Amino acid sequence: MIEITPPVRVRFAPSPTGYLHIGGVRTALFNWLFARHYGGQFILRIEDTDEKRYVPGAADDIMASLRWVGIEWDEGPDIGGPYGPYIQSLRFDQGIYQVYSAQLLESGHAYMSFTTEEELAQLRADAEMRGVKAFRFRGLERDWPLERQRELAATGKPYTIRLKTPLTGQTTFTDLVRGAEGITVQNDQLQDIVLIKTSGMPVYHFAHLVDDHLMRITHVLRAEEWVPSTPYHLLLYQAFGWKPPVFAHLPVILRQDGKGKLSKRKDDVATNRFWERGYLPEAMMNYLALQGWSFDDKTEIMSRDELIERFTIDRVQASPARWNPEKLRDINGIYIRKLAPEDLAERLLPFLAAAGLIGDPPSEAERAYVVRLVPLIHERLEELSEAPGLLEFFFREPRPGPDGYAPASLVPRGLDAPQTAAMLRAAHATLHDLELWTPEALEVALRELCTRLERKPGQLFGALRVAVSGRAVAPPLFDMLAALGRERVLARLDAAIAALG
RNA sequence: GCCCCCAUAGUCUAGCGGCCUAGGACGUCACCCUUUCAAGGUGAAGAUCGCGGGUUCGAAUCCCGCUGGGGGUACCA
Repeated sequence: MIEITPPVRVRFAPSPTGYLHIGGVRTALFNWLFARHYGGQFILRIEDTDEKRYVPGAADDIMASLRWVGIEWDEGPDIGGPYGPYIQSLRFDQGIYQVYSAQLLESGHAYMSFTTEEELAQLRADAEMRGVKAFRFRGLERDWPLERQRELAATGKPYTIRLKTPLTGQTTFTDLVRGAEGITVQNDQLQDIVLIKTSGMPVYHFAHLVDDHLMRITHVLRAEEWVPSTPYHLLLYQAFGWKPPVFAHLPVILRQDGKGKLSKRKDDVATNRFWERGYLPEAMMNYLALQGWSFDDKTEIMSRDELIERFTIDRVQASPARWNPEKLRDINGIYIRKLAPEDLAERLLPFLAAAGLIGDPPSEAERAYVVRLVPLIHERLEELSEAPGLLEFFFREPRPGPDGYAPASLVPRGLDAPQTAAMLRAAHATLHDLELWTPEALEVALRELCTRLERKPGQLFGALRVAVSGRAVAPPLFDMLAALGRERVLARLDAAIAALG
């Protein structure tokens, strides 16, 4: 067991190649929880060294996604900090990486490689033809004196800078998640990876490491896909003579069908899609915390503060988690039910406005009406986006007929159309004369009517529900009638009676 | 192919040598509540702890092998 000793500094370092997906948020969340738990700092750094895949605006989207779930950083591109800048392209402009690659060249831990991508591809193909099991590239320049490398470079021939990896021996690193023995890799399995591209831009392996060191990062919590490249990173730390951070590789999140890890392309996992669909950030944080981590054998619903208090690395799972939208939905429903009605109403307004049921911005009257309606659907909601569908008939008239509900759906089991019409006429009369228009008064009156007409409650209530809402499944009848108001109820009854012929 | 990691019900997960006749949750199915749908309550089905060997008085828990799954194998991160 490796002890965690404060101070602790961790970071989340996404590359702006598109929106942030759920897996990325999970990694950020674990870093953030770790930092908060140990009273350390959480740093956000943008790794935009890939000019080809750079997507303008992606960094802003990533930051918006993180803020949405409730993750804030102590140092970052937008707020600065003592170790800035926090965007790699800006650091490149300052010449930071160039200084350190020169240092490695000088010390002989790296070399200029003049093999082009095309030549390398050819070498690989040839090796495969010859039946070489595993092609491991090492440039011949690795044995050249630095002077000779420089001379060739001076002629203008493009080159990359590669790490000179040892041919023998082994490299071991410990991992907080994967046991104390650590992970060992034979050095002959490595190859001389590119550190600096021909463009002069550093590659991830190099840039992140220089930055982590300069930014005093103590713990690196990152996804499992980085395990295979960690030996290179360790070798790099050794080459610089720097103390490596403590590593913890988090389990990947697998796709719902278990076939491969979550991907932006194939799965609907863009973080910003979840706010559009009506997920609560607090529910999202709770669910994500459970992807690869657990507190005990029964506690699942935990607030932000509880998560911070309870999050420890030793309880992070080594085996992959699987994306489970059903579970997320369930947790979202739990959080929705915990909301105060006014709070829920407030969160519902944008969805109702987007559906065109209320104005944008909503008027005071609309706002008040939504507050009035919220209790009717509160515990029936698992996504906020379901609200417009559930509340639509409070804003629009349900019409019997081809464009609306089927008149036949008015007719309850055991009755025919004329009988139903008669029953609804009786209900109309009762409601018309009712003095107090409250759920309680409505219930008393309508139950009396059932007895008088010798109809089962289910028959009357069912027909009324359809007449008034246009659907067989709706919120509780008496609350619905009360919220709709007498005028609209009577008008809808008239329409239903007419439709029954 | 090669390297690395992982392995408890359909899914997530508890378990770190005896508290396990394997606990919790999602999902599924019943029943109760009930005017529908939910929510809530009760209960059920579902795991020979992937398989095979060891170690031990005793293994889901430790070791080895196999199998399966996943990750990596770029001048992407």
